[in-house]
Amino acid sequence: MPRNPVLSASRIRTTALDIIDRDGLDGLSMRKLAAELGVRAASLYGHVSTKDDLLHEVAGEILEKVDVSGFAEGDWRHGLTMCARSYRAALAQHPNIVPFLAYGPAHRDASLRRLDVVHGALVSAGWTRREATMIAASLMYLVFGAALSSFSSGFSEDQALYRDRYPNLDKAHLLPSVARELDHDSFELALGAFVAGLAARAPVPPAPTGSAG
Amino acid sequence: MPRNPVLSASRIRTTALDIIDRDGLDGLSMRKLAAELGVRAASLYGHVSTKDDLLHEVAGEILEKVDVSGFAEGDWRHGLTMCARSYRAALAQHPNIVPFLAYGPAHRDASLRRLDVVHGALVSAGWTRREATMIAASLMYLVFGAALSSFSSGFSEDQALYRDRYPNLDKAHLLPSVARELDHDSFELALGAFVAGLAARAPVPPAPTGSAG
DNA sequence: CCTCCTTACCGAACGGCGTTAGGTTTCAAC
DNA sequence: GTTGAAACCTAACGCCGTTCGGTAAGGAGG
Repeated sequence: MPRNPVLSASRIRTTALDIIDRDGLDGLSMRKLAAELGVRAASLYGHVSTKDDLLHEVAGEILEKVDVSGFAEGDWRHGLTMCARSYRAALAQHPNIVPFLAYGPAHRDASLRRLDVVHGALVSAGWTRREATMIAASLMYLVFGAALSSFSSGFSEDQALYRDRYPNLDKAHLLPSVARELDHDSFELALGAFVAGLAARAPVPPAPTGSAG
Repeated sequence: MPRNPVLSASRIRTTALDIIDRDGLDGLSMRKLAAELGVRAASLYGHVSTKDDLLHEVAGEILEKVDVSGFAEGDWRHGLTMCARSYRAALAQHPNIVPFLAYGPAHRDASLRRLDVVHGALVSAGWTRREATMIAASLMYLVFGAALSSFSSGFSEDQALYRDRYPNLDKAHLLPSVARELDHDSFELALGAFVAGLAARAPVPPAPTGSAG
């Protein structure tokens, strides 16, 4: 090596994600990223092929944290719930990159591997393949919708702004200070209601151990 | 007027949305938009204050088409379902702008007015204000998630690409040719299951006309 | 008719963007 | 001591959103 390299692919990814978390997706530029790394923009291209590629790598790193092991225990309701929670938790840690993550989830390996597990588990539980696909899709809707259109970054601190125009919304629980908790509870409500509604039309379980009628 | 104006705010909005629909959100630039209108970029700024502002106007126009009149009939389940379908339909017509729409739904007047109606109807139906807020949020999750992470623009036409790597996903119904229908059915499944699951924990209805016990 | 003034568009430019081509420095290996 | 490649650099290209100062058109007032 000429001198100890200042850059590495992983340090670039980490710093890029830091900037995204701090300044938003639009706040990330190759020049700013380079500056933050003590380097000029051109130097990044020795480690990263493209900005878009860098974003995909960062995205992949985030998605790797999604845990679908909840399906191993055999109960699809539990698996679905755990997977959704894990997915949302992973996205909620980096809300600014969610719009990028959401575009074409089926193009990312980390996403497809997890989808594969979910799909397989649902089919094993007795759902048809088409149903399994639709359930997995529905779960994505919930998770990405919750991560994206979250209330946390929605409402103004100034309650009076809403009071006059939207009579039904003049409520203290719209304040950002409690919005985070509200987001969490809303997601749990949506997830719980969805899984319960799904269970009501569930297929006969394939009786994994005994044959209790 | 000097001569018949070539530009108007509404023509700019329409053309902008056309470009977004055709070339994506990143495909819209002020220069391209101007060219499409037979004009140079600088001329746009006599009618539009900013590109971001233009996008918000376009967003508002789309959201105006969301119909919440389904709540007028008194049954919150019906209202919720109709509203969600209308919302999704409005977004599905312009999928490329959804990432922009999704960011901060609570900052847009058209969005807040509809949210106000939904919230009021749910409270009238006996839900607490906090529950009403969470239900409305959940509905947003579903709608935006469905519009954003839709399968339609997800999978490759080449089935063989998936066959080896994701054994459970080697299914014909992942083909884009049927993905549109799959998206629709998945949304209906998610919506139906959610509303059904919600109904299972519904409050006692306030008996609007008679008092049948 | 001529002048004036507003309207509506245009040319040119600013700073910033992603990206590339072609240098320059540093250090290990022969 | 020379070679050579790795790691970073400067400079530039063509885009972007946006602004400033101009310029042509046509109605209003004399």
